[in-house]
Amino acid sequence: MLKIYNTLTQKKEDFTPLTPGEVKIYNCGPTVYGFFHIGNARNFIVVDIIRRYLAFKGFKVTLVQNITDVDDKIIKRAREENTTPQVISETYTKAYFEDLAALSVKKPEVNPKATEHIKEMQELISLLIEKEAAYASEGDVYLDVGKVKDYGKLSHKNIEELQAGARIEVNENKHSPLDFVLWKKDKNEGIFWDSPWGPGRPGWHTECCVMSGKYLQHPFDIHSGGIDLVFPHHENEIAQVETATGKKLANYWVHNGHLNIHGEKMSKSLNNFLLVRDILKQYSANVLRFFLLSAHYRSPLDFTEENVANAVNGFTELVSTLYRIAGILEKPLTAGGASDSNLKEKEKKMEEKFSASMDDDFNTAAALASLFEYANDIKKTIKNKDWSLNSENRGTLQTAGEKITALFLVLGFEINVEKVPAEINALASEREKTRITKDWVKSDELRKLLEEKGWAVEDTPKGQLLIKQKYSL
RNA sequence: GGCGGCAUAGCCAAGUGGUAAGGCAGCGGUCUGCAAAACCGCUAUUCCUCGGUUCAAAUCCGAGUGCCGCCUCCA
Repeated sequence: MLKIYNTLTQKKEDFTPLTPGEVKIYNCGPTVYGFFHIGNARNFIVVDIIRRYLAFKGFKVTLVQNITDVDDKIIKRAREENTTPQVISETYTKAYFEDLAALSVKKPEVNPKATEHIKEMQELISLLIEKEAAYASEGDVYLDVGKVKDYGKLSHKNIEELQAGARIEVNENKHSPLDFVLWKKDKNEGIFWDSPWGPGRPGWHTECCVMSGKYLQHPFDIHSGGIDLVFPHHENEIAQVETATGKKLANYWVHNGHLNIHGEKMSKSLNNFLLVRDILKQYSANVLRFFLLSAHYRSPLDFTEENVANAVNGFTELVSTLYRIAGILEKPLTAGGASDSNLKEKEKKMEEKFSASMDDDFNTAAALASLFEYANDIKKTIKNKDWSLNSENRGTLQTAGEKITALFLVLGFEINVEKVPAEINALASEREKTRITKDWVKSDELRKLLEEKGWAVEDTPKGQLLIKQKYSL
């Protein structure tokens, strides 16, 4: 039984979808005012894992991830670059899709844009006004938080405390400092729409309400996002939708922890942002993903050179097992020898542990451990003197490789074990000859040359094995 | 000030009542012409501190300390 930690109840709960066999997920996507950084990537990858695992379990998954293409930050950026908000949002929407693809994140089923849902947003706002839960004030429209039932239930705050802790609001259009804006009056920012309350643009929060309702219907199963979105963004989504429709917004609220850099939160002022585009020049998508999955998604995770190097080594270890298997499978079959049923049992155990781990609130760190244990079982088996490559063992070994590859894919690792190129094979055979004539100098030269070309060569009782190196994973 | 979270070996990290997974790094060994490869073994009597509950606690309760997040845009 899959369990998911729900921010709303602060408990791990059994996951039961509203429609058997189907899961509907809404994840808060990017505001397209710049390239996204690895902290954003953590969220996208966490959601990618969730949807991949749910699909692996047999659910039909629909993921909606919005694109916020009208926003203060976009307008600001446009001013700075002396261009229009539209140019900025188009540029970075394109970049967003490119970066997602580069990270091997599966494309969401729907990527709705805020600017394409203005009419629906206005309808929602009108409905809230009709219900006297919202009010127009000097061209702005605000939600009256005092009219919202259970405001604060997601972030576990209460209105009195919020009011006590609220900073001084300079905005005199609001009745209460906690009220939040649904519609912003146009201030000549180059992007606006006509509305019953005058020209303006939507405030934050409203777009997600409209788009999740349009593509998934309220209520839907899982709403996700970064931990920092709990308040006020998700709280305010709940406030709008549940007040307007009387329906629950979503059943499970999933929030991932932040990615820090050297123990600090990433921020522009500290200038410690790492853009996905830049980091991918240094580390592969797989390595980056392995690093992110090495901790539970709700824990904070620290990006340091040491920690990422750790991930590089660990991931290499796993992948090299696949190369080892592929290399062995290339060898000629031997007749006879004992069959190995032990490995099949280990395989079953590994699959059980993998699923049990993932079922426990997507515990990827524990799931990876099951793969490591199994990889060790395989290597141990191959190494065993009594083990031979007879046809039965060959089949078991091949299946073992396929299992790992399949579970890799569930975690989003897209590994294609590369066939040893002809050039490399030629060098390896040449080296084999030098070894027969015991020309160790030449032999070591060839080994070095192979390493320079990205292939480690290993001498085993069964002949040379070629293993691809980490820097080219 | 309010709310929430976290504290497990040199590092990363799982584990929420039954006697400390896994990875990285390190050390010793086997194999090997050699090997940074592979394999075998070792590396936390103990889970921030102090109390309490229990036959039994890293796990539950209380107090304390430290770190972090949110309360304002933020994945």
